[in-house]
Amino acid sequence: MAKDKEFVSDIADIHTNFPQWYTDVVIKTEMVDYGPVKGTMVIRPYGYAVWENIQNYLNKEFKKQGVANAYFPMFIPESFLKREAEHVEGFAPEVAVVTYAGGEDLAEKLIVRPTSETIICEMYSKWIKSYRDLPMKMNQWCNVVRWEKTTRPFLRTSEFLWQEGHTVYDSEQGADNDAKTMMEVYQNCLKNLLAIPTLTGRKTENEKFAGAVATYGMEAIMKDGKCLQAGTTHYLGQNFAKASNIKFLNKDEKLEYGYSSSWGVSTRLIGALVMTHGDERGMRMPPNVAPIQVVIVPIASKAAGVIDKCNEIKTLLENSDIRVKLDDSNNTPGWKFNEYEMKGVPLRLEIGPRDIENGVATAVRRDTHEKSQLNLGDIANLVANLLNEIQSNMLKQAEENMKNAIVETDDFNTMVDQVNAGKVALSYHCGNSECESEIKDKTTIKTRVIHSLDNSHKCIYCGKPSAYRVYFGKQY
RNA sequence: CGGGGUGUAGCGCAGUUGGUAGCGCACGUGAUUUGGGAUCAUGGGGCCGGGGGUUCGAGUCCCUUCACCCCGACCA
Repeated sequence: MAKDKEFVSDIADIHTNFPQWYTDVVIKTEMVDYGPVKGTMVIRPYGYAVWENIQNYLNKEFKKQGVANAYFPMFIPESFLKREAEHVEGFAPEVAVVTYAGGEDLAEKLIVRPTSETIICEMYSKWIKSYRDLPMKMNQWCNVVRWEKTTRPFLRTSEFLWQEGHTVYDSEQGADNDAKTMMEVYQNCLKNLLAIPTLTGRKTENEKFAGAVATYGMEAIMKDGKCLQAGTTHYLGQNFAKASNIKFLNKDEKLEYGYSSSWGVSTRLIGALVMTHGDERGMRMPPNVAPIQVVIVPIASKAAGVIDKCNEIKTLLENSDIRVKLDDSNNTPGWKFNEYEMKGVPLRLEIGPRDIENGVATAVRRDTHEKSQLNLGDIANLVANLLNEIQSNMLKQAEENMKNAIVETDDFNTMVDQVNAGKVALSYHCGNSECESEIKDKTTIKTRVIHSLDNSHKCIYCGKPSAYRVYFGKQY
């Protein structure tokens, strides 16, 4: 108890210093460490396993959508980036550029990709000749580099891992629908796998991707009320097709520019996971994405039969496709309890002489700290059921947190006060770009995503007729 | 990029007026332990962030540079 408190203070207090708490948790759980170059991170096995689970989920979903994985080079000729005016303007400040290689200055500078629209479209323009080639849908898992001034592990790093899907259609509707469909895929991934509820919708003109016609965003609300853009999909119209000369012969035998879309989620999702579910003891992993779903802690491990029984249970669970770790190290049980709670393992099984005598394992849930005795005769089913319950309970808790964080208001000052107090405001706005910029300049509060089109009210700031209801919030 | 802070063992820190480096945890070995961060014994580990200066002598004083953290502004 006294020692327990001492341990908890090992990570910063989640209620009074959320940012420090976050950094402590991602480092101490061994998900990540700092790289030697500013703003870079090393994703350690425990963090990478989370990423692999996200990849496995999304790869299945992408394939259902007819998207194939491919890989494109990380070096992009500088001239490519300049082909789309808005795009280069948006990314120029944060690109890393290679000017020297092979012992000499390069004739043309090479951009280290901050995103791959330009190079992928360049290749697509070679491959797309006819409407019969469309839609063309590819995805790549890769790293990208954006030289950010302020960095934080997973949330914003100079280099990060992501997937970027790029599709070309023969119609505006096809490409726009693709962007909308992929947003649903993402939203389901967060909900079903990561137990993170999100607000989704179109981004305002001010907030859309550099070079896009429309950007759809997915916002997760963190425990401190700040928003995190968890993923975006873009309808790019013919902007990039024109820039890269993607032309196809349509059914009427006329040459037409293609309509493209792109979409991505990144290792930022791991940060979202931490800031959505963590608590004063550290991380809480939703079972579906947890690298370790069950940890078995032997009690009095040298007593006759204990380790054997632990191994037996481990095998039973593994045969039911449960990710399980048996910690038979020399550390004391108390140390292990705290260690795996910090790491967020959803379920702990304690197995000692007393349990074996009674034919049970003592189970402790990470989400509720609830203790129960599970009959060893049916252990795999009982554990699977508990894991399901934990998953849905964590989603429920996160949904409640999100609901509680949203305030509907038509009053500007109330909106500002509420957002500054850690809420997300749902308000009416005129849709005017300058009006939105003024709000941002004045308050640093930005729009997140559009909730719904609605012209029945007045703009919260300028008083002109509303165009839509939109979420306002502070962001990571 | 502005404001503030910190760099000494893997981590957390101490180091007095300048005198050549210490504590706790962690780690290695052996034993005893095990139901909420064990105990004893014993051992290894340091270019005091980097560079330059002052000095007989610098972890300590001065200059400079780099990195990281926090609070803003900008972006996934």
